[in-house]
Parts: sequence; structure tokens; C-alpha cells
Amino acid sequence: MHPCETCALRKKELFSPFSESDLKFMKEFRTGDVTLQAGEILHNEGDENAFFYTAKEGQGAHFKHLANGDRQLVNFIFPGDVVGLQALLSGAAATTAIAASPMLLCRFHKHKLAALFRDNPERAYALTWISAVEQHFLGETIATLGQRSAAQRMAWALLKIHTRLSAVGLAPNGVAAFPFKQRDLADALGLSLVHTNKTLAKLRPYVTWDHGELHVFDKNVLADIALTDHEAPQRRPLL
Amino acid sequence: MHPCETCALRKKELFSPFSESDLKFMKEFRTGDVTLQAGEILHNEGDENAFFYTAKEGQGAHFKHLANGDRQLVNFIFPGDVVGLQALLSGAAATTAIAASPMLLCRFHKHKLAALFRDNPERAYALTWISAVEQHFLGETIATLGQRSAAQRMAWALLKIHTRLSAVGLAPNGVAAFPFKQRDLADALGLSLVHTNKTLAKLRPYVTWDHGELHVFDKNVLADIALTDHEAPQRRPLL
DNA sequence: CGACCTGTTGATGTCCCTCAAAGGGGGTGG
DNA sequence: CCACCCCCTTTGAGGGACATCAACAGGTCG
Repeated sequence: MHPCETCALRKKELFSPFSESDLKFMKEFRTGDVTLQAGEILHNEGDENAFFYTAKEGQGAHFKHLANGDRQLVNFIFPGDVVGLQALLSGAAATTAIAASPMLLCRFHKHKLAALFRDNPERAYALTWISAVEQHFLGETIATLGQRSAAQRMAWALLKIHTRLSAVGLAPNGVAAFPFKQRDLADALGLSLVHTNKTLAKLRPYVTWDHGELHVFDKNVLADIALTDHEAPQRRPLL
Repeated sequence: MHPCETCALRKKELFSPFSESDLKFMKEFRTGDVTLQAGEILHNEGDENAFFYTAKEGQGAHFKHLANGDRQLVNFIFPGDVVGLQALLSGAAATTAIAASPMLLCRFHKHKLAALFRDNPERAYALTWISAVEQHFLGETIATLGQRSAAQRMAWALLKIHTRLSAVGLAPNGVAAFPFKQRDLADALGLSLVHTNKTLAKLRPYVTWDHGELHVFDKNVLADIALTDHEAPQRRPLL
């Protein structure tokens, strides 16, 4: 099991301070690790999970599938995200969680969740806070799928992703590691693969994304296109 | 202040059992009521709220606004829903919450939230659970906006709404009270008003919605169109 | 060297948007 | 009690953004 003490994640600017006593508590609370290869599934839609996780390394995504075979990428999974809590609380997973690159996640057992709420109200509060952050983000996604054009969606998404990755140190020199396929981005934005490709080409003066490397050249232009102001992500707790 | 003892909401089938001690605790925890007229705003996007609420009577919605004036209805507010918790936790409201009919909400003060987590782990757990249910729903909305056609979206939404309203007793004889405008549904589905109207007309054999009354004649056909199975909503806690 | 996957580009079609205008109610004032 | 207005709904016509179909190029792996 990877040691908590040397985990660099909690020192990233994205997260609110993580005290020594927090560290001690979470060390006790944690029940293991999970490692995934690219393409491996953490859990499937409908599964009744016994665990939830926080992503430590690597990236993945949540997918929802329709009866006709279409799929929607609901949410990316980046380091620091909590995965599977929804599944655990409502009884069945709403999404399929898949790794897009090798991943490492810290695992927590369902049965310890009640103890968390009983013994450590601050951490429980943090958990709810994380859930609220998630809600905020899903709401924004709904707004972009409902109201924005293809180019606007893409500018919004790439900006958002780049900012999020930067905030956990995954964009050294402004180049973010983003190990997905155009197919994935298409499914995230609700666009066809072909149109995703063409829209990417149109934005090429301002962003570039190939071989898993996401370069953002002009945040301001992208933000203008996306009809959004690119603010730094709000600080939030890490579990 | 409306008395908790006679509140009929907690006896509805949608909610998991609400014990006498829960009742006693929430009575203490509650800090007041809010009543809204149709069209009144509970809070605006960007507000820093001091309160959060659970909707008791009436209906409303969460909106997000884009720089160009477009708006997206992110989520409806039905009796039993928690409102404003996200705003409170992340510091600023992500959405504008507006009443579509006269509403009554139970109000809770921000400062009491820490006490809730400290003194009543079960209720805190319930709160997080509610948040997870919300996430589940937002994820489904993302999938429909991203993948479904106009008719599919509408069938999905009307079915969902009807089911949700039935579960809190707002659809006597199968006729649900749904006090919104076509403009609102259009903004919820990411469609133009005109096309919303035309799509409603197409579905008229199976659903009807006028004068705030939503009739569902054939759930199965609607579910087929929507590419979904219409299950009863999962039981969940009430705050 | 062939099979496969991902990315790229062109041609054609269609779903939905935009523009435009008319038909109910319900409310207010003359 | 009728005239007028405003809000919401409904319907038609035309155009555009994006989907679908099709084909090819490059890279990787057997």
C-alpha cells in the first residue's frame, strides 16, 4: 500500500490545507490501493459497490450508456477526485468508471463511512463539500451541453481541463497531459467524432491537442469563445 | 412558522422513514420559513448564502445564465429537494433559484450546519446522501442533453417529472401539477421554444401538458421513445 | 506486410434554429 | 361590457450547424 505520508497530492494548490491529524485519521480510514491499467474498468453502471476511492494518479472518466449503444462521458476523473461515493450511497452506480491511463486510487470501505461521520465531523463535512463541488461542475456541464455551440463547448472544456490539470501540477510548462482520444471528447461534448475533429482544427490557433498533450496558447481567446471567464478553480478539500 | 409535526411530506413514499427523534432534532435545527410568490427569486447566481432550505410546497427551478443572455434550466425544484446547500458549501451559488409557483421552504442557517455534522451523524449522512442523489440526476441530465434527440429528451423529461411529482402526491388521478411555461421546458432541454412546442405536439398522443396540468397517457411508449425504462424513483432521505 | 486503431478531410443530408406572424386567454381601463 | 394589451402558445418558411457516410493517411503491433 502506498504510504500517505509521502503523498504529494495534498500539497497541491487546488486543495485546502490537510493537517497532520487529518493525515493520521485518513491513514487509519484507508483500506487499500487500487491500480488500473488504461482501459480497465473500476466499476460498471448498476454495480453495488462496497468501496469508494479518491484518485491519486492517472486519469479516467465516468460514462453513461443509452439503450441504443450511444454513450456520454459524464465527467472526467482527475487526481483528487472522489469516485464511487454516489454509487455507494444510492445503492447502484450511476456510471461506468474507466481508466484512460494507468491509475492509482486510494480505497475506502463502505463500512467505514458511518464511522467517518460519527468520529470525524470535519472530514464528513469535507466529503459533503466535495460532493457539492461535483454538483457545481455537473451543473456547468449541463449549461454548456444545453446552450453552447460546438466551438464554444470545446473551448470551455479544454480550458476547464487545462486549468484543472494545472492545479494538480500536471501541466509543467503549460503542457497538460491529457491521455484521452477524440472519441472521448466527442462523447463528453455530445458531438459526433467527425465534427469534434473539425472543431478542434478550427481552434488550432489557440489550443493544440495531440499525442496526449494539451497545449493552451491563448486562454483569453478561448475564454471569449466559450463565453466564460477563466477563473482559477476554487479551493476544496481532499479526502 | 409552519409546524413540523403536521408536515405531510415526510410520510410520502419517496422518502425513507423519518423517526420521531429525527423530527425532534430537525425541529430544533430549523430556523424558519420562507414563502415565495411565483416568479420570486430565492437566491441569485454568485450570491453568498447564509441559509439553505428544503422545499416543502410548490415548485421552482435552478437557472444558469450565459454571457450572451441564454439561460439553462439546470434542475427543477420539487417538494423534498434540498436547495442552496451547494451554494453554502462552495461559497457562492452556482445557480439562480426561482419559484414557478407559490412556494414554502423550511430554512436552516449556515452556522448550524457544523453542529449538524457534530451532533447528528445520521442526519449528516442523510444530507450527503441527498447530495449523491442530486449528482445521479444531474448525470442523467447530461446524458440526455448530450445524446438524445428532441423527442427523446422531452419524453425523458416529462416521464421523469411526472414520476417525481407522483411520488410526493402531486399527481392525483395521474394528473400532475406542473406550473411551468414552454419557455422553461425549452431551457431545460436545450431546445428552442418553437421546436419545443412542435415536439410537444408530436408527443400529444402520449402526453398532454396545458394549463399547468401534465397528463401521461402511455408511460411505456414514452419510455420507449426516451430509450429508458421508467422505474420508480429510489427512496431517499428527507431533511 | 497486413490488420487495426486513431486522426483527417470531403460530400451529402437532416434536425433543429431563426425569423415571422397569427390566435387565444386574462387583466386593466375606458 | 367592450377595447386593448400583454403573455403564452401555435404554425409556416427558410437557413445553418452538425450528423452521417465514405475514403484515406499515419502509426503500431502482430
